[in-house]
Amino acid sequence: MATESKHKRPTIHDVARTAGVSAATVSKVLHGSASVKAENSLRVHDAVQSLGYRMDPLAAGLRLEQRRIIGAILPDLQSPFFGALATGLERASEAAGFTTIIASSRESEEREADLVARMNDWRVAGTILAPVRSERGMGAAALRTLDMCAVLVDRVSADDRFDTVTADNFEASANVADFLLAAGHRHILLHGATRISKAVRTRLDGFSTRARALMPEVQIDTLLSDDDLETQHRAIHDYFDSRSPEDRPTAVFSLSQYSTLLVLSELRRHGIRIPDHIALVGFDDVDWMQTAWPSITAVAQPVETMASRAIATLLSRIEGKSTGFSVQYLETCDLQVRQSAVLGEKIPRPIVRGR
Amino acid sequence: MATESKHKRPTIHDVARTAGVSAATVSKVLHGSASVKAENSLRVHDAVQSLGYRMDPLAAGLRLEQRRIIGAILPDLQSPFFGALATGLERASEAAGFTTIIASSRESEEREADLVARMNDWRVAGTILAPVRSERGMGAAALRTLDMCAVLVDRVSADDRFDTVTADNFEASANVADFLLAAGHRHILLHGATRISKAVRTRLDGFSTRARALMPEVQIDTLLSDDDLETQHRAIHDYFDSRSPEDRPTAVFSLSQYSTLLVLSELRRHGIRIPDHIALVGFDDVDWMQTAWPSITAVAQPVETMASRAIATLLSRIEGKSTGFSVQYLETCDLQVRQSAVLGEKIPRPIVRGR
DNA sequence: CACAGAAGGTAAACCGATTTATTTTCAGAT
DNA sequence: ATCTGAAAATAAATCGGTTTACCTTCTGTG
Repeated sequence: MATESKHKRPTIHDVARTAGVSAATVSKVLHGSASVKAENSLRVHDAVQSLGYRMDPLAAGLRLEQRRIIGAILPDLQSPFFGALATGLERASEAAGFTTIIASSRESEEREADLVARMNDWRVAGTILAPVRSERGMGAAALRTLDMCAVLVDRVSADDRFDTVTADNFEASANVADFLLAAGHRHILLHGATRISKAVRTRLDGFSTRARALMPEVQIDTLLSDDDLETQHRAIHDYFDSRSPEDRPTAVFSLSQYSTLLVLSELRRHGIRIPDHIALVGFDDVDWMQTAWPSITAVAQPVETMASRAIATLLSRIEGKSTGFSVQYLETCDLQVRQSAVLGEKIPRPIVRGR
Repeated sequence: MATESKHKRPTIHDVARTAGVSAATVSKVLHGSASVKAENSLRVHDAVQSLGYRMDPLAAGLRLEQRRIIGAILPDLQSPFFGALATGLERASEAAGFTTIIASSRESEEREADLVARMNDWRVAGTILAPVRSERGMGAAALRTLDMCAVLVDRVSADDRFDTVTADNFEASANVADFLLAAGHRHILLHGATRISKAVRTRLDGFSTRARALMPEVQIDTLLSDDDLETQHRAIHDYFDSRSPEDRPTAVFSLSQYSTLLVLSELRRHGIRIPDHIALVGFDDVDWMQTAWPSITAVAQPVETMASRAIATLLSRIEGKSTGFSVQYLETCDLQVRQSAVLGEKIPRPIVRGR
């Protein structure tokens, strides 16, 4: 157990003294250097055991150019997506022997830039940045200025300086277009809310491009707003209020989780039933969507994959074994078809008996 | 801007050289010591400006017994509650000039204990621990053994060694009992799922105690399970399947967010309508609950308050200005009454927010 | 047997700050 | 002009490791 009663943590010198060798030797043993006699190695290990020695990771990093730390800056920690991403990043970098420092920019660009500088102060080996806005935001600019090693995630498109990892928003949205057009929809509303980020724009673009290519006469309405909650509610309200039932879209594609929630709420207020009157597909899948009534069709992003990819990419940059060119990874999404976009009982569901 | 082209971060010695003073003087200036001539102070500030100097927080902490870091260990980062808690903790400790290191134990006690040891390696000034299980878990034990400064949050009751901060689970649940009994319910199901933690037990206890005190003849069924998803679904299914409609409870109080989701799903599968056939109240309020149909009545925990309280308590411990006794803070919750627990149209039907 | 070369070990420098102990400066009193 | 004590400045020690440069031993070979 070796429970020292008072705060005196044993240092590497204590271990050295106990083992009867020098601190340098202890350091070698602990790092698995070959040039140590088996006997001494053993004595060091014994000393470590009996003293309960643990290395101070900060002191250890002091002399090095960079420390075994990876910084992660995310726009928020409350949404399930970034929560899951944080967990994934932590797991992956820990597996590689790095400590992760997670910080939230709370959707503020200033804070984002400040956090980048702070990560630099900590001399992190590398940074994962999920920008508030895009690869042209203040955080990425700070990364560039400070010449830091980083990977950009989620709300970005290709960048010539940093590797990027995103869900394949374009393709996934194009697939939603395929799906909705095949289901016979010819008038579709695209809705984006709260934060019109790079990702949202790409989704919009992916859907429109494919839909127009497939069927030029399709009518696509677009409703984007970056305002406060009340304004957004009203925007949707006005949209539906201002048109007769025949002139209404038969499907909505909401471009983010939050947007889905908003649309759902407003459709209900108008008494427009899903999926009878209108179909709903959302981007980003969350646990409540499969339990909701009706359950919500949604594009699921491969968060875990994105996290591992981001860390792997960052690590290979850190170790310098990458090409000079930056790479853009697009991870494939999965469309979870559920009741909200299916008429009749085409999809077998245990949850029957509507009202 | 002072953009040095190459990686050479300026050190305090560079600043000293530029300003023509010693490193010790620079350190004094930067810490606002009085005994520095105004002129030198100015030159130092100029040098800091022109070199773009930023202190290395790790090197700065090396000499001190403890560093200006606060560690936070949470059971998961994906749930909205802990996500919000993480954000709040980060904000509060940052305001006090501490860096926060957030780590997730991923519901594993072993990992929790390991993370505590790791926080100790980092020589954090203090630790916020939301245990996987309770104050008797492995994490708390490790904190005790290492004689660390810590505050326990959320899944705990009183402890004689550490201060604790929790929502007032007992009182909030008692209020739910008041509410449901007043609404005429005499047969109520209490459901807990996934992780039967300290908090869940307290909620159970709070409800039962109050309900029995108020009305001894009330029938309270309890369904708790800690198993995998499939088993839990089946447990609820069997419960409802095994009893005739007259023998069914008229209300369900689900003791956690996840439990609410499960119950909701199973009730729908059985065609039991909310709130006509059965009322539903959940513990823990999440954004989808106010948009769901019907919207879900839920106990909202004051996450932000809990976070600030936890940090404030920890800081006063760190600065040693606390009594020798440990304190238990119970934060008041708020019952958000919505459609799922209201018969008729007592609650205005459209989902209006703000206004 | 002498000697080159490898293997094993260590003292000391170093990382970037803070803090202590000491020295220098300078104003005011004698 | 000299002395005193406070104020200001600094050299050096320190924190806990890593790394370098150098010193001892061995080992094997000509």
